Amino acid sequence: MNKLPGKTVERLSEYRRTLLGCLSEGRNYVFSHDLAAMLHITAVQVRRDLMLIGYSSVLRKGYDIKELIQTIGTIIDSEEGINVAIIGIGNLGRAVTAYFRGKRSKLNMVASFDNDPQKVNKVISGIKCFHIQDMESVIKDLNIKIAILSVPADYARSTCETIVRFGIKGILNFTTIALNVPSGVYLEEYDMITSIEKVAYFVKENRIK
Amino acid sequence: MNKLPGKTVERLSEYRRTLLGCLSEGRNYVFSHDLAAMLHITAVQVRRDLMLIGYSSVLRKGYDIKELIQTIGTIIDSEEGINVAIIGIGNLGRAVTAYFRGKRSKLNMVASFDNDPQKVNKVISGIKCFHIQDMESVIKDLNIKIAILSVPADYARSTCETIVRFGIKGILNFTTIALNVPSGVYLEEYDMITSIEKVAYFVKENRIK
DNA sequence: TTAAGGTTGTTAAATTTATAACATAACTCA
DNA sequence: TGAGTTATGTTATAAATTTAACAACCTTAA
Repeated sequence: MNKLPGKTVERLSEYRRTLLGCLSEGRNYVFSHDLAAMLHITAVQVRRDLMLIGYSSVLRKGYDIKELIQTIGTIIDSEEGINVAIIGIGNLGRAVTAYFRGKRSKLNMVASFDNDPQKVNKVISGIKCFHIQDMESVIKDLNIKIAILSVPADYARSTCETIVRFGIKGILNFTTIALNVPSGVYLEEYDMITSIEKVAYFVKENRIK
Repeated sequence: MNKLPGKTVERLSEYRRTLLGCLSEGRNYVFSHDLAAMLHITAVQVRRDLMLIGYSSVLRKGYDIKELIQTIGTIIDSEEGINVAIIGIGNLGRAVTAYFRGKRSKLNMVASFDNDPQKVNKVISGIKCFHIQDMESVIKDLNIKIAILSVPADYARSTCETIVRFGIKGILNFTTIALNVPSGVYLEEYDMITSIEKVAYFVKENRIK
């Protein structure tokens, strides 16, 4: 399978979550335009994404939800599962774990790291917190491949370098610092302030016209 | 000024924040390629964005940082400032306020809302928390135009409808529910789980090849 | 059974976004 | 001063992403 467009991957994740919701409501089939409506996108978008992952339904009575969920899984999950850690277990870190809670998936949140002695060696939001200094051994012992970075801005760059050295292959960066990583490591950045300023800009523009 | 591309608006926000950092380090001028390097993008990207907002520096010794910060402000800020509220002041809500703290800007975080009696009427992370039931009067009295939505998924849709009715013009949605809003209201969605699953996908793909 | 309707998969076109190319003009240093 | 260097603004090109168009084919209803 060729590497999919980033946007398609994002939507696949959303499709799956939406489909799981449908399933829990007792539905078994869903039309492309239904799924699209639930996500406020177009049916063409849905069909095109499914085409890209090679999924097609023989019948024209909608997609078999269970089957589609399973197919999406084979595309975006890795078979063995991937272990994830949160670095910096402040409010944001805890918020992320809350989103994870209850979702059984191939992504296992297995550790958090902090340098606050109040937190180290405690279980926070259901996850054991280790000291930042112990990252090397914990990352290796627990085979952690993905890190969610929610440390104070001043620590962002050095922490990033460190964890890459320890074998982290994917980073979701919530700090306001732009990071860079060697090739072979995937970096996704998200900046809340930017999002809010963007909203503010378009609110302003709407008002003017 | 024509409406700018969304991506350009995002970068302008990032430019400004980076430039403020430069300023605090005592720098006064910055080349397009310097700014680009700090954000790990290309110099062309920077120059093109500045072209779109009509900014140009006469001299070739870099951009005047103060001037550029000011110019970006005239583009993405609204003169009078905009008032913002957080709806649902759990871990995520507190994380957002932490990002805001200390940044003086045209965006004023003026209220939070929750339905937990433990929180209502208290000052949380420096912001007064009101009861969800009082949204109508508070939104109107405090002239709140933007809402950051971080309520439990089950409440997302109804809360969205409500606040739009009360005059909210921009929403940053952190819930995992896709919302829809009438035209005239700007909606920006961000889904953490999707981001993490995206990272996981590209980590998997990198490993295979 | 067959025609009508509706859903799908896929190619083609349009739009959005990023990158390259390059002429212009300030700066440098002899 | 003036040739060479370098940074800039802008047009042109390419890449990514979304939307449209449409033929194929299942379903349904008479």
